[in-house]
Amino acid sequence: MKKADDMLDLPKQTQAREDERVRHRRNTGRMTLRDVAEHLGISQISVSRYFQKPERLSGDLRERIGQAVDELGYVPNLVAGGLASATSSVIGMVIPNISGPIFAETIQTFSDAVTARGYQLLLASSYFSETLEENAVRAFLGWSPAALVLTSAHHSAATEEMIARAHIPIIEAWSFQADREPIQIGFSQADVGRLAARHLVERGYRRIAYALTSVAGDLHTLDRRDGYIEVMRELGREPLTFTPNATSPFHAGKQALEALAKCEQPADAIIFANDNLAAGALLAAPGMNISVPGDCAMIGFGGFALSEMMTPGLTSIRPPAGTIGLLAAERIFEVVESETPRQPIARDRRLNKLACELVERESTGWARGKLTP
Amino acid sequence: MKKADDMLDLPKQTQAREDERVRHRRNTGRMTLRDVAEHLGISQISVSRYFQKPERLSGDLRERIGQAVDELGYVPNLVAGGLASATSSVIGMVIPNISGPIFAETIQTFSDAVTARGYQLLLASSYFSETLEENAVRAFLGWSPAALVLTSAHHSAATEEMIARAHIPIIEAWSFQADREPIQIGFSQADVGRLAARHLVERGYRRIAYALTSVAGDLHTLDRRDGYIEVMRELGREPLTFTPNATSPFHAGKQALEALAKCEQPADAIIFANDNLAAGALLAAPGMNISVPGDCAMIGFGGFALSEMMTPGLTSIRPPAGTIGLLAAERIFEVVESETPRQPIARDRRLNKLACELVERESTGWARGKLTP
DNA sequence: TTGTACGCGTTATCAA
DNA sequence: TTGATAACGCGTACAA
Repeated sequence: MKKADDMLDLPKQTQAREDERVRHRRNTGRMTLRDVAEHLGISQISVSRYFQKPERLSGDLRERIGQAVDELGYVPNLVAGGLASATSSVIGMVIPNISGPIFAETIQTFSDAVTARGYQLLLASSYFSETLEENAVRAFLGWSPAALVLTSAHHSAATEEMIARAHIPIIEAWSFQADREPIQIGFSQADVGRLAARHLVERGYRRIAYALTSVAGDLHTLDRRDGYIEVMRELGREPLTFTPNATSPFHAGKQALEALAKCEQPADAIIFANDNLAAGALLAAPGMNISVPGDCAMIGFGGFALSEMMTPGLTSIRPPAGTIGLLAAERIFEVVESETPRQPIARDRRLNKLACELVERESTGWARGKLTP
Repeated sequence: MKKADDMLDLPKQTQAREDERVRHRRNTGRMTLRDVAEHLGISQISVSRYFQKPERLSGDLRERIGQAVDELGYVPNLVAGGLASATSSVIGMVIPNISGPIFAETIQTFSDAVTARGYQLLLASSYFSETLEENAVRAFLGWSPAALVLTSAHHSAATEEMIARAHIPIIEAWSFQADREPIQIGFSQADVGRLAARHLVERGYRRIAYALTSVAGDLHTLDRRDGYIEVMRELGREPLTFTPNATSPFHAGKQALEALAKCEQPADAIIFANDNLAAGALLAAPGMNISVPGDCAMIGFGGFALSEMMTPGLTSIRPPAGTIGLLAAERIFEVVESETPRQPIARDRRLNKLACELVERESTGWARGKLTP
């Protein structure tokens, strides 16, 4: 009853407009800027400014709006805002996987950094598949993201074209690749292979082998292997590699150990593509009568938690995973929030190329190195 | 010159409209449905249908549009589509953390499931903070998501209000809580505590203690502890708990072992809040002259990879992390794609309440159990 | 400091 | 099967 009375009190025009609005309205049921504005008897744009440029509002109005927003439980519609402004506060990230031990830390630091700045993170896994990556990139670009983070530099042609056309900062994180247009943040995979090989050479190992993973599409491990091969060639030694076919990394590591250390000319040191492989080999060694590092030294990659829990401790090369995520976010903020968005800021190679850390433990002859100088 | 000539050839009205369009147009530079439609000389709505309801297009037109889309590299603007349809293809997930060993698998399976169905995942970490969760929920709701996944059931008042008003499926994953409006998918934390306690009782341990974490806000561990206390009380035994203050979980586990096993009436079995704590204790035990499980048995939670790598192997209760993510996605699809969205489908408690698996290893007297029956 | 008018690119509705 | 038109909710441009 009261409602009807209210409506009768309205001027004729207003009522007609109301009617029309109700008739044509697509019932979303959602509260809008307009509702908040009408509640206060002000214009929508002021409410909009409350969220966007609060400093341009008088203190009084700001307070009244804040109160109304809280009271009504208004939640800004970012979809509408994104359409109106043609830029949105989402940032997309496509990464090989989330739950593996390798990328999780990068995702975490990146997610926290962008969230703290008021962005939302769109995340998808590619599993090293260019097709899955392409699908994710296409979908993410549909949201007019503020930026896009991809992993490394191997994309499909369609992906390359999409990121070339998108006028937003594109970051290729994890592997540092020279001569790419997108901003690179990461480390050199080949350097990891070189570092591991040189470490074993220094420790006095003679026949140094490299064990790959069975994961198809992970080109990073191939790059690391190439670094190892390069060092071997420089020293006039014969590179020796093995590719397991077991899908379980622990089992694959055991396979590699069998193949490389139980042959005619057994390796006395093995570089594993990652810590899980190395751990599998380390655990299988006693059962194969192989002492570590006495008969065979081992070095992994990744700096997984388990590497320090093993007995003997597993020497591992630790990538700057957390730093990569942080730096990626930093670079995005620099570009997005710069006055001249066409001039990317810190593309300087030296600033974005990071180093890995070799964490030495017993598995590469921490003790033995001292005994046989 | 040519351009000017062309314009002169245009009918007066059309030219005026063009001028106006150029004048008022905000240069987004982005290719639109309209561009594709004009390229083909058809209406935009047909191009829209190509993406939304291709079966309603004649085969000929469908093919022509497909070709034009590929050729022009058109990427649909999901922001505009979201505004027009008031529903979007994003799904939000707020989870305590990404990089920890606990939730990663749930995120991964959930992400893969929703991505496979054409949704995009918005992800944020709460670190068990109700404020961070609230911020993420507010931002995510701004995108009119198709659904929202939260972790467990402890939210701020504002969050509760927002999810009550949002007319979308809300899922509380991980902990199964009775009598909540949002769809619950997960397991009972208290059951985990009970399971661990009963297992140790069955194995013949007398003084069973519980070691908590130092992570503030993780209420799940308290629920597990309560299950343990309940079992102790039922058996007329005295519960014994300890809360470490070390921030490193490995160190905290060592602390707990010192406090619980080096006192007047030492515990002969400890339930740890998670596997990392247990691993820290397990590693520290030899240095403290404590044999495991001879002097003190240990059981963890999480089923982390390291639990099977330790010597002795660590008994652990493994949560159904992957299943939770999959099931959450399934339930969302059921609701979203059902004809009658107001009637959620599989809220049946029995379908969504999952069990944890106790993986027994040497640390709870795998051998000793047989020796002392 | 505050307000008015309109377009952002798509989909819902109605019409042919 | 295809098209014309208006609406989604907000931000930009400009005016007061």
